[in-house]
Amino acid sequence: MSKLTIKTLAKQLGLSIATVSKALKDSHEISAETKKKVMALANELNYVPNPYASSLRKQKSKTIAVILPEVADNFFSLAINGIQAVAATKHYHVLIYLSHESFEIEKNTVNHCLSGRVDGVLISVSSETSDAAHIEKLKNENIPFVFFDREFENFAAPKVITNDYECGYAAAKLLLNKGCKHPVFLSTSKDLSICSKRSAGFTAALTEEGFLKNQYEFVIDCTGTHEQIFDQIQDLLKNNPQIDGIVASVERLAMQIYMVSVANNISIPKDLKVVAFSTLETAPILNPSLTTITQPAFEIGKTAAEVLFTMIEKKKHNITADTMMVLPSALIERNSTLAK
Amino acid sequence: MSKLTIKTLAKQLGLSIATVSKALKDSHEISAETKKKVMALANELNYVPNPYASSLRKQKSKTIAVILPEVADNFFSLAINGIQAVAATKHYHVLIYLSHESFEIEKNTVNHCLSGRVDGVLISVSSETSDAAHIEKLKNENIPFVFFDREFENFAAPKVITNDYECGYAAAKLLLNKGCKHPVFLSTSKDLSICSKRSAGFTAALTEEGFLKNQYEFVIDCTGTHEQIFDQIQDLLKNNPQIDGIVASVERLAMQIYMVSVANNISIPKDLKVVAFSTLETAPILNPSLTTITQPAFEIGKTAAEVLFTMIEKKKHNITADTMMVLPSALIERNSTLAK
DNA sequence: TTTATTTACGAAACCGTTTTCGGTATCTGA
DNA sequence: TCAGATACCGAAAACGGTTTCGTAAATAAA
Repeated sequence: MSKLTIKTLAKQLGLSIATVSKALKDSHEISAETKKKVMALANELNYVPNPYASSLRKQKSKTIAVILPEVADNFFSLAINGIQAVAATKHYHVLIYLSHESFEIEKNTVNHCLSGRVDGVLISVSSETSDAAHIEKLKNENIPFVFFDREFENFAAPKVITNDYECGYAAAKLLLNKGCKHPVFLSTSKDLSICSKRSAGFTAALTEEGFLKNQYEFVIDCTGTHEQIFDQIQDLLKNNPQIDGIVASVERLAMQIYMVSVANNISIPKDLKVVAFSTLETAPILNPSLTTITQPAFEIGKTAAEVLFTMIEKKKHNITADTMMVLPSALIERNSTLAK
Repeated sequence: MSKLTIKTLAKQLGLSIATVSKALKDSHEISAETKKKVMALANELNYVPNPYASSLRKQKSKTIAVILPEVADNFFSLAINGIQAVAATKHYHVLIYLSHESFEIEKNTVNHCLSGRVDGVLISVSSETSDAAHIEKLKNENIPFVFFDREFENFAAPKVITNDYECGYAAAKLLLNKGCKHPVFLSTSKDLSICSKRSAGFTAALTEEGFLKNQYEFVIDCTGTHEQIFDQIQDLLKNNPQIDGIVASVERLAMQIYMVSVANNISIPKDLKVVAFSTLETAPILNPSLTTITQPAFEIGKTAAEVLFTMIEKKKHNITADTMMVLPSALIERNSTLAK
């Protein structure tokens, strides 16, 4: 059975394809009866127009790309939800690309976005990317894009992020208030905007409280597979028994801290207090319940998409290159930071 | 600056567009020198072909659709990862659609897939769908598709799932072995294949052990928002204090069981033992650690994608309509089912 | 030398829409 | 009655690639 195209409809109705095309989009230059007949047949045969032909002709694809490091992280799952929510209302399609924290992959997929396949892109950069040349291309080609969560610092572009610095600061303050004498910050990558800002806030609070810069290393890098992270944290805590507080800069670090604590009989919060940047739904029912700095993940995705669509639709009015929206996170105290 | 098309390249090289097109795909009918020159210019100008023009002509899109109920569930996040992993190696693009458990939405997006936008679709049906007419259309239009996880029973199509029945059976056995006298199964939807199979296994084990069918209600439906689920579980446990074991058919039910237990001072596992179908990474560090039936989520996504691609590429050789791959889940005992 | 074959390239059709630009009828007003 | 609107519709040119087919030149076979 042959493909169902406009031509089929036209032939069956004894009309030209131009007329059918116009009738289907309710053009004013087509009579009411004709429209009705066309619509009826289209519905009956379940005609759905070929998107590629349409995109080719109209030079717009009705689809956006979402480029992100991973999807296993709860934050990104929620963000996708937010993005999808607004895309659906706009009748847009969303392509998902995973960089797996690889700069190479990210660069390639961004490059693919130059083809006209998408009308816009939402991107959360990988932890490896310290070069913005690929993003620059998007800009040059005039393809709307917006950073969400993980942005590129000192790069003028629309961004929707959370108040990372303040939260790092608040996390440090909390640990100190709860009696920590030797808190550390677990980072994942210095190149990552969220990590550097969170750790900057953390460091600021500590120096403010009289912790000398070189008394000890505040900020520790921690990366790799789950197992590698586990080992790094275990070594860290074994070699530095004085550490009594940890801020986990991302979700998966928090998980491993807990794993290490059960494996080594470290009691949280007695021996070690922990606060994590995380959107884990299970935080309240962990053992012990986990103090989190909870990012508004869904909202970040949602507003990022909204910003993108206004750029796409309005040809970037209102939105300037340095538009930055900051959605605050919430510090939720639970038992992992209980003053013992 | 005007669009960079094949025509631009052709003009600059003094060649025809046909030659350039063939050179770019390393056709044998183009000389080596010409190819080299074309490639060089293409790289220099960063030419990337318009996918829509190509798709239109070739009648294939190099993209697949993934339709799933939600992405917040850890299972689906992992599955997407698996799907993406194989799609990336095939240089395919993946469109994500969320049905939010709505049959109407699912039907519409499946319908859109008839347009030629995608070469194949992976689908995990919503909990509302009890009618397969929309899927039937895919079949009629000869568009390859495969069910993953949530399939449509008695509908002949390739499926990759897990051993739900056996796991339901094993869950019941475990609870009985641990001393439960009154275990129940928390379902979400009778229409859902995974729920009905899991509960069937559960019920089978109970009747096998002499539990009379109408002694009490084994299987309880539980649906709605997080808050509604919380209330339903709370009411259930309050009104039926004899209940001493629960099987959560999906992840989000387990979460609410824990929430209810802390809110009502119900001690797990002393008062209530719980086992959950879940891929939660935090299961080992919950309070108490949660006994789970862990589905191979990544692998399910991965093999579903692989099956789909063999259908797409080989024109469905080897794969028959009733191909069904069963990847077993793992029952991992933890403290939530400790014999008190 | 003639014929057949291969090599390297270009002209043009085609994929399925959208959109411009006319072109008939019919209708309006003077 | 006739010029000018207006309402409806169709022919044809795009959009940017791919692919078939033809052809000229070079090479091989006879």
